[in-house]
Amino acid sequence: MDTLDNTLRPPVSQHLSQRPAQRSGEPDVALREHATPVRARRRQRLALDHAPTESVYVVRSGLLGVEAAAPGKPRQLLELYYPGDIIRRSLVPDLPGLTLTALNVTEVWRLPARSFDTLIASTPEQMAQAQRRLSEQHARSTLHASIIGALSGDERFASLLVELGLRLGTPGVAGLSFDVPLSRTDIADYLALNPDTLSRITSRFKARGLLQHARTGHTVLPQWDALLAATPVSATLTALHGPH
Amino acid sequence: MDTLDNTLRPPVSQHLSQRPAQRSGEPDVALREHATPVRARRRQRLALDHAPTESVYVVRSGLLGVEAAAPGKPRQLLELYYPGDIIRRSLVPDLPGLTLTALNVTEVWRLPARSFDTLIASTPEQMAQAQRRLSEQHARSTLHASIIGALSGDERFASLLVELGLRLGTPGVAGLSFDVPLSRTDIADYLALNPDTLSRITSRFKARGLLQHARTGHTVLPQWDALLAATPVSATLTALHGPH
DNA sequence: TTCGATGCTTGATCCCGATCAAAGGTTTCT
DNA sequence: AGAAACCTTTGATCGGGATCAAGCATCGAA
Repeated sequence: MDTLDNTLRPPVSQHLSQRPAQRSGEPDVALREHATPVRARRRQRLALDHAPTESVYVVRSGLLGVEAAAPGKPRQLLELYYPGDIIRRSLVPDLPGLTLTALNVTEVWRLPARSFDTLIASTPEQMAQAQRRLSEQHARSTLHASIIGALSGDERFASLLVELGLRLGTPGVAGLSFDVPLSRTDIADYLALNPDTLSRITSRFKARGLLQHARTGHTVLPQWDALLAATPVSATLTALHGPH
Repeated sequence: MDTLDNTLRPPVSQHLSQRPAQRSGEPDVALREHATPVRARRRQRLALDHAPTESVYVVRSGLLGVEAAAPGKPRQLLELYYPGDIIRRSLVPDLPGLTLTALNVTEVWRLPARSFDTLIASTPEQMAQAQRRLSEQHARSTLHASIIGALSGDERFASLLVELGLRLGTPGVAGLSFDVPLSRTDIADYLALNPDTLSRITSRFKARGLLQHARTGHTVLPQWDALLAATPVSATLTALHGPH
């Protein structure tokens, strides 16, 4: 299980790094015309209103998350949103302290839910594409529940590294590398661990050679295969987060 | 927190017990014409194929669940499906040992995903209804992740009791009562607890007067308010599982 | 009725991750 | 630059739930 082979299989093709916001080239010109581009900096909140004034956000770049914080409970990061994802209030349960937050510098398109729905319904392709995307997000949500519910701390962290590697990684000589869009607290809240425990896990991974911090906020994964072996859901993650 | 008041507030109106499969009266005649009614007994599996032969199931009565069982990991019940819910492979991640199982006697409508998609697209109302339903299921999935990730064993169990009470309960003199559609093992797997621990929690709830087992498989919740107070997400559960 | 299989309960023990505490390190604001 | 606030690491200790094991109840089959 602790196979320390140094086989450096570039796991994702080069195009992933310069991947456009939408993964397949589909016509979102209609959306763009009716949407307001919104730029958000790290920690900035976006309104997540209910039906009458409901907005739909389509992520263009960066990373966002929905968080909940019940009084007396640790903050929870419930879901992560990547470029192409669709965010709206009706997809999220009505938890105490619910907010939509930009986790790093992001750009989104915002439009009223009404407009979004009618625009999407105007062409079958757009409809099909939106449904595909929403299905994928549903599957990701369920996978996350599975990870939280069944895996150990180490496995959860490995799962996140695989996810981020697939989404953001660029292959290099030292391994797959990327800028981490989440703070350590964010990661802990997403994995349902506390920051102290996460810090220990991180140190363990560094000692095992699965992880390096080049500069601050920049992570290198030198042994992709060993990382995949460190989580029971690597295949599922690859299917959901890998190139389509 | 342990308010042992015996106020017996009938939490759900009478119609809930004899509630039809779809909660609001909408026209699913079109679906019914193209679907094959399928009856399943407890523990029976239903095919959950990928795209070319993908089926869509619409739950008519009973309770189903999607389960995963990675080798070396305990079985997990990832999601519960109630009457009106839509089940299809693309909504679920590709986890090892994935199966769709009837948890008690159920009836579903099965139809090819293709047919379902075109049927749904034929009228705006059906489209809107399906989207509403899928959004709700997404929200429930996220809520489940939140429960698994942030709550204690007692709170998780209380949450499930509230959910089942809202879905299946009929008010009576002794309190809200219903036949439990899940085995103890099912419940443990759904709440990410092990059966031993669940048994202890159950005993504790009985001792606190929150729970009674009238006959086998029949549960009475004598103190609805106290039960609601036992989970931080009671409001969220009521919003998602209560009468619409 | 007896047998076997399965599932539920309860006790004893263990372990992973939480919690508490203290000591650096970073970022941000003035 | 200096100070304050926040974040990260690491050690020591604690606790909730897992695990193991034994006893008991339930159920179906012959």
